Amino acid sequence: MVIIPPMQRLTTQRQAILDLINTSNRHWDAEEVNRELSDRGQPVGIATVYRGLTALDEAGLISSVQLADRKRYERADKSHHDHMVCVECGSIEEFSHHKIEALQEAAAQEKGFELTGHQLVLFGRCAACTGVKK
Amino acid sequence: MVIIPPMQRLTTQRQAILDLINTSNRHWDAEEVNRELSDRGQPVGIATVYRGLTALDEAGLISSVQLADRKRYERADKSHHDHMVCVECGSIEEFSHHKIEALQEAAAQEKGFELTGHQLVLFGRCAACTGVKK
DNA sequence: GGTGGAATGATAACCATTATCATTACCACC
DNA sequence: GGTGGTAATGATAATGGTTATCATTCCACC
Repeated sequence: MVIIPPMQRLTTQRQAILDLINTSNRHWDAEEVNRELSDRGQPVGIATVYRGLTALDEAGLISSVQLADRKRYERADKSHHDHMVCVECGSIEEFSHHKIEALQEAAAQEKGFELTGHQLVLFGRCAACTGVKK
Repeated sequence: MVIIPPMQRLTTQRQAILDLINTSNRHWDAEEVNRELSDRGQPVGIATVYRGLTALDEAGLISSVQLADRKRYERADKSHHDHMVCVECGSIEEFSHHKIEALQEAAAQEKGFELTGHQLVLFGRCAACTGVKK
């Protein structure tokens, strides 16, 4: 239902968003991008940030993950991976397992499903948090 | 941050919610439960539905999946499974693959992660929708 | 240098969910 | 069977992330 017009121009604002994400290893949500760009002296309106993120994602220039409440964005120039989220501190780690991917494809075929994407998130306690557990 | 008090009483309203979900194979969201119970002549306030669903889920009497925007609930008396969502018609199919589960555990251990849960959703086109594709 | 479509940004609206709070239901115990 | 305390209800307001609106600005191209 949501209409996402294809990106026609890589404007200054979108370039700023793209640079921010490309030069970091973090997972950003819209609000964080908005605040960080303000801090860096090139403020971009929150609505523009949302549209920019969606457009850049659509264009394949960045990639996204839906994590619980908010959607987060990260660099696209890495190999495919999934995410582990620490339920204690909220940190996000990445992992990839080609066998899991292959099995997903198999499971889909079994059901006559034409797979277009997937989302796998593991929840748990990260190494740091299990270490300092009281 | 969200405080979920343990369920102390299985009230009439919660019993109604539980019965509705237990006697169906569907995945319900709060609004649907609210509407269906109204239609059946035993209306339950929307806030109560939300609280009831959360409490029943906490108590393990039903189970839940976070699908994109809304959270959905289903019977708990089945073996563990994950979900495939048709991006065309929205239908939800279930599948399970014990090897995928095992590999998830392996991936977590590799990172020193203490796994507490996971969520795997496959997106694609279901058999029916690929069949009638124009 | 004018014109039309794309993008911006401030702000309002949306929508699923949660909080508030007065009222009601239920339980334990006298 | 009354009574006090706690849980649950339900109408409604509030929250919070995201999207829509719309006047304005930007940019490519004739």
